[in-house]
Amino acid sequence: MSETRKPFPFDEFEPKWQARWDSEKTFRTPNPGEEGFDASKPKYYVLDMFPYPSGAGLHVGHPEGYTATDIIGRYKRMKGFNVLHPMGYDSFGLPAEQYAIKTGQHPAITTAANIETFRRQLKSLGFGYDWDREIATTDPEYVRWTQWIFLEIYNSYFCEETNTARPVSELEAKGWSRDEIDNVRLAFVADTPVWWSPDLGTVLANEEVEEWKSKGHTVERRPLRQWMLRITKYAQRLIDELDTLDWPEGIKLLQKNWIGRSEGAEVAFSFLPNKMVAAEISEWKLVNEPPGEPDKFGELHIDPVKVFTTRPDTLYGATYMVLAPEHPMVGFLHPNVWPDNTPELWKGELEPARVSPYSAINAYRQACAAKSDLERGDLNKDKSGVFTGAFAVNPVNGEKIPVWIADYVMMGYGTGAIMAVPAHDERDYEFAHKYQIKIKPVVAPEAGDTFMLELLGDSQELCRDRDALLKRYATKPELYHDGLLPFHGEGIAVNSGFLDGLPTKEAKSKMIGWLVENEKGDRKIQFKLRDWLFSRQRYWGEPFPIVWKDGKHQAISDSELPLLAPPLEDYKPSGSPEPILTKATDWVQLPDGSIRETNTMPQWAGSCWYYLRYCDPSNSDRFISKEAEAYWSSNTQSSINNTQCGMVDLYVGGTEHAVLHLLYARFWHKVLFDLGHVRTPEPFQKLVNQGLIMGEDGQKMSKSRGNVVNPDDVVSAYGADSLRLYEMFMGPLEQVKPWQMKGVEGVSRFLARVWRLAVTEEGGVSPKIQDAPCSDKELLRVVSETIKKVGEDIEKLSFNTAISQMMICTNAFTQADTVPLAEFVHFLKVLNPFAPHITEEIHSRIGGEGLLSETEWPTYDESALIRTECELVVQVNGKLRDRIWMAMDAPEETAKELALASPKVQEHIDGKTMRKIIYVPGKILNLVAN
RNA sequence: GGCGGCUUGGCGGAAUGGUAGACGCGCUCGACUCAAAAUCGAGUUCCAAAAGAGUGUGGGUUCGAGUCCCACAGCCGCUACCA
Repeated sequence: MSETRKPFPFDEFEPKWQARWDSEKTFRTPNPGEEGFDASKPKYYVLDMFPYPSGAGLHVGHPEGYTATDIIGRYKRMKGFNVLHPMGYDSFGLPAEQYAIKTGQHPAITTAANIETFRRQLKSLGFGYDWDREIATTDPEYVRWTQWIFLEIYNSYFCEETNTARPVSELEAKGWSRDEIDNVRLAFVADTPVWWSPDLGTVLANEEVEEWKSKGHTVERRPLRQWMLRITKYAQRLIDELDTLDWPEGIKLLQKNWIGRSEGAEVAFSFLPNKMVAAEISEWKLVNEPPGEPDKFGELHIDPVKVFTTRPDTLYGATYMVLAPEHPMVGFLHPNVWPDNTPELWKGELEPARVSPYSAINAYRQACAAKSDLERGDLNKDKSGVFTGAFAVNPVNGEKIPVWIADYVMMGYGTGAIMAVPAHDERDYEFAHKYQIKIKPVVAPEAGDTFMLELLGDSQELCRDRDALLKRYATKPELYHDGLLPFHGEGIAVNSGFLDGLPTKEAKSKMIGWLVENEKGDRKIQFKLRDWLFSRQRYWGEPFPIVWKDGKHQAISDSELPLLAPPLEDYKPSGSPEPILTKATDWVQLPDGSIRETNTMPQWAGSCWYYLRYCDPSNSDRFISKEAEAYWSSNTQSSINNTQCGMVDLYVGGTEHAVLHLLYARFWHKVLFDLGHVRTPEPFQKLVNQGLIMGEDGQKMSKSRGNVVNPDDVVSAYGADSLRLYEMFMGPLEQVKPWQMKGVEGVSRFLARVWRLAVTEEGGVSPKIQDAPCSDKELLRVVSETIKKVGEDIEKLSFNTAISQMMICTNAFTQADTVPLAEFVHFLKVLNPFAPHITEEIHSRIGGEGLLSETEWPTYDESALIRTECELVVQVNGKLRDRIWMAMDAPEETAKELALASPKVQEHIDGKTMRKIIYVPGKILNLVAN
């Protein structure tokens, strides 16, 4: 390939300016108390989601968000803010460790090399970061404070009275025992079913499972002892405080749905005592671990099982009960011959064949255990389950209802048991339909529903005659397919005893009242959010600052931090769930007989608080000094209310972190807030998600499709400024948009036009640039307009329209006979945040002194914007008929006269009567006639 | 299935309820050149043009709707038996 001639010598001046910004620390931001700190400046904290430094280097998605924040940061600096705009690396992670296993290189070495590449690439794009604040989550000094924060969490409990975290030392003072305290810590150990990958040698978070499976790794479910963080205690606050954040509504909703609050009731169902004969008892014992012995009469009394429901008003319609296959109570239940006290209701309705033998129950449980959640989900069209033979009692009406186990009920949500109301729940309906279980409508939709009207007959039948209803229903199975059943909406309670006639809302609260009164249940708020599985078994993560002594965990002292993982020869997973660090026997075993915790923290740990560390990155006494925390938390503006909520003014990153990272970071921040370490209740006031950049073919960029654009290639062909400008010109920041190499050429041409305005072929100053006052009013107006609009557009993050305005301005300069120097410099300043290199270069070539990056944002004269004449659009009945030049502030009478004088207008109003005239000065005159 | 987003020329995209298509790409023509590239200038929603039509579809509100309201369709993303 021949050397292509470059329209301007970006390859020479871009590295030059980058070197200068670097050596002069142009974008260094002093902290309070440091040299150069100006307390009169307001702070502005603009943050990027820091990258995981993969071996592949930057992709074009990175510079999209990074350029946006860089423009904001540079603009705010020019507007007189003390701008914090840092960058770092989320450098722990499984891929680095996998790579280490493959190559035999220590992950620290490969990670350092990757960071080196990222830093070079970031610098080649001219981002104005304060490089003195650069951090990596793997730095020992960073690890130290990650571990310190973990210990703060470990040493806290959640106080229900104050709804905040508090130190466990308070409980010690109250005389709580060691075990009692361990039960309430925000960081605790639990046996829990987790995703375990034998060949990766670690457990995986739910959301990681798919990814690693697709790479060919095996993943299985097994119960393991794990560290958990009690994020569920913060569920309500994590929902409520979203309201004060300037986040996209969609992201707020995603978080709300993830946390998944539902209101309802917990209802206790007791079981019929079953009599067992000796033979049954021994058979039952073979397959279960009985919690107790049947009494001397052979009766086993089973504790009541609680279910959660959002529809307590449908309790009368609960015709069976389902336990999750993993439900601990399943082991307590046992199929039986008919209980002696089988109510008349059930006699003859259940065939003996439908009563499952023990073996069937266990086979079913084992089959479910082998299935992953995903597989269960895939099969969700075909419900399955087995009848246990046991019966529970519907607490509200005393009816005996059969107890089934089925995998459509999940152990992980609610109590792992449900009351099934087939008439008003699709899943229950489907199941009941398949297994011929009774369906009993108890909610009538509002008037107008054909099914219900039909069932109601003379409008009273349903309530009085249940059997008639059921018979009638049995003859009409097609009603389900008509979408009439199950009816899961709100309506009027029927066939429900004391609830009859009440609308759903009132029925709910009346039923809850009844449950409370009769001690059968209680109001309950249930969340989908589960406690955060916080431990991993791999090597490349922060070790827990915990040791075990006599079977109890305890924190190591702060002075021992950072606790670093020892070097290992071999990170290869053993295939057993033992953490890799277990291999470092010397490290694990302490002289006093205690042993170190060998789990490590997940990658999220480091990213949970990095925005805090940026504020005071080299502090060795605290994770962030009080002063730095106070200053960088100040003055955040909320557009929603006047209370300041978040610390970071603007946070830009991809939607992939909409839930996990952003939820985890909010959780840690709130704990730190409760403990008095930070003063804002939230970390990120304003959040913006950049849209995905697709390949030129409109598909997601991927190696296998071969449509990946490497930013390095774009920089070498067109320069960093062109890449920056193009990524901002593609379209709205938040939108998904396809890459077009032709578009890069377009913005490159624009920059070349700017270049040629001021610089001659030989490199001298163009004679067109004249250091004289601007006599061209129209040109002055365009420049002023540009200063105004670009500033406004930057504030709105509407970069594409800002660039378009600068193109208009450039075209105006090009067309003008001379370019007044002062106006041109204004233009350069406006363009500078977008294309910092070329503007610095031109500025210095035309004799500008100092760095353009350090100048102030230009101002403009309002009067220059005022237009005296305008083109008034004349419409007849809303359709454009003519345009008339006239004075901007002409009175309606004048406008009307001029309009009526137009032949084009006359043509359309001829013979019609004028009904109305709408006049918007400077814009439009609409003549309504007929 | 649920939730969210999107739908405007050949393409990326502009439009406080007030001239639809700014700006850019592409294309056409012209200038410069021996020639090409680059550059500069003119043009470019559709229809040969006048008239007219036109922002996914169908309704509505309004003097006036891409924009607001109702219904529907298509595409994209997330989530998924959450009781």
